[in-house]
Amino acid sequence: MATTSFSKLLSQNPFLSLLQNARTASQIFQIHAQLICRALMSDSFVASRLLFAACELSNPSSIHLTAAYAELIFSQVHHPNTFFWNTIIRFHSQTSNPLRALLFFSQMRKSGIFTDNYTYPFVLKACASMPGRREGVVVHGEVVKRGFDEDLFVRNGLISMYCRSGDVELGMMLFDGFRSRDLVSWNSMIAGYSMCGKMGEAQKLFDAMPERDAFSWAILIDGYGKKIGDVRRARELFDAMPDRDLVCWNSMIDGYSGLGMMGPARELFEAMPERNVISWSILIDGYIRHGDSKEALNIFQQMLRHGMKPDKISAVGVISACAQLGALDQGRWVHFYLKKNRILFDVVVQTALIDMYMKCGSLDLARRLFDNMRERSIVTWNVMIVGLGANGYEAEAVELFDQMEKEGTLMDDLTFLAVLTACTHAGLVAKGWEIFDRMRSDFGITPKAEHYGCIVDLLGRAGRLHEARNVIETMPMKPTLTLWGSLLAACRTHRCVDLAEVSVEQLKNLGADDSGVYVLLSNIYAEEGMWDDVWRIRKLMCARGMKKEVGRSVVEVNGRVHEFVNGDVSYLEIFSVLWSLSNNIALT
DNA sequence: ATAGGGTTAG
Repeated sequence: MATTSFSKLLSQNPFLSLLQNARTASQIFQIHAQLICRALMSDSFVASRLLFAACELSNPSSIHLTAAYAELIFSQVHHPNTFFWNTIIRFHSQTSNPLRALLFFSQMRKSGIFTDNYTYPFVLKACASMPGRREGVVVHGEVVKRGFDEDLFVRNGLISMYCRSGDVELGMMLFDGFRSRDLVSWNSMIAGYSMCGKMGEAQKLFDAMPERDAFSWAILIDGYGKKIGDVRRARELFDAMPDRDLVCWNSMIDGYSGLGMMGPARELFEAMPERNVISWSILIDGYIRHGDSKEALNIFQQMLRHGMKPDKISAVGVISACAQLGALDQGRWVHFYLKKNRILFDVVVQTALIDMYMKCGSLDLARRLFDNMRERSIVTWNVMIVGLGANGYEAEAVELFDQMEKEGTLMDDLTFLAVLTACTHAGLVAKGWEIFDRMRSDFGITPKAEHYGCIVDLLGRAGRLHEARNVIETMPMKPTLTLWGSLLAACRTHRCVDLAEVSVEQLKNLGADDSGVYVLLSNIYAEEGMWDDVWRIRKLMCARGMKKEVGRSVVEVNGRVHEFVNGDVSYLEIFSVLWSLSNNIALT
């Protein structure tokens, strides 16, 4: 659309300038209503501007709302023009709904609407976020046929598409073939190399490029830090760069926290000039991933005190911290907070909540959420199966698995791990064996070492020790330490000294020096009254300087999380916990 | 073209 005709249209239709200045959803809704009243929605140009304005307003936490709204507008337009289609494709490709974007693209072509050089960059972006699918190549062919590959915007889209679908070399060929390049071309290429960990190539391009902006630095810092764990090099770049922006700080902090270096991560976090939700999420997530969920909750409280509003992604972090700590009160609070602030849940948030309720033993709350979900992912089902199994409802876990099969829901290796674990737990030997047996043939999923582990456990617990040993010895991959370990454990319950010794021998061959193995073996000897052997093992352990792991436990009372470490006991704290517990009981 | 999210036994 040429600018002259646009300004002409603008003067003809007062709604267009209103739309351009609209800053809130309600302004847009009002204009929309007026357009409908005056039967102006059939004008596809006006409708396009409406959609465009709505898309500009969309932010990550209200995307569902806008997506539904975008489709509503779409359904009201009689003859959408190219600009309208482009806008809706752009919207879906930018809001991580590539499938929908491609669907609209194919509809666009089917209805014979002309595609232009603005259509393709967004289509390519959608292709890029669905690696493994070959649509991108087809689109590439079309782009070349139409001569759009001369357009820098389209060309950069092609580079990025190939880099993201794992074909960096092809991206580089296109890049080399360019007569002209801009900063985005260079940055896309560097991002491509950095994404697959080829930091040498990325660095070479970075050194060769005529000018750099904050993107270029951020891509490199992120690549060194997170992709290859060279946090020192990342820090060198971070210190060297001229104008650090928020993204660079965040990338650097994430680099540290990815390696568990929470000290430096925290230091940078405290030192940064400004923080956004992402900075807080990175820190929270870092603490969770490295086993300090309690500190993660502290950071979350601080975040609230600083007046920073959590969004759905930081909420997921807090919810999983609560899950790990069994902090039901705080988990419920976050759930309530999200509802109150109308932060829309997506599948991930709901799944995290289900997991949290399961881990806190609130099966009914978990179940209610699950039943009301309009869309479930593989992970959602897995979380449910794991949770039911872990809470002693193994039959229900298996039932859910059967339901998945009936409905044709996609499954993955973890689904099988979850259901097999449930079978093991409940001693459902026949059912477990059947599922394991059909895994590859009926579901096309190759059993991994963990699945063999489950089966060994299943057989071992049922006392079928020789079958278990047979599974270990005939499995296609090298048996892991845990496999022999679980056989050893089974040997203890079923008092089979022969096989126990075989297992220990194998464990030693595999280089185990886990004190647990020896404790277990010495217990087996002790139970059989073989005291000489017991002492032999004890001496061996002392000689190697082994100790038992320190026990620790965590409990939440009145929203506070207390951690107790074995041997390092604060009686005052225990007392106060007991006191508040007894108060709670008295109240209810 | 750059930064943050959910599932694994005892």
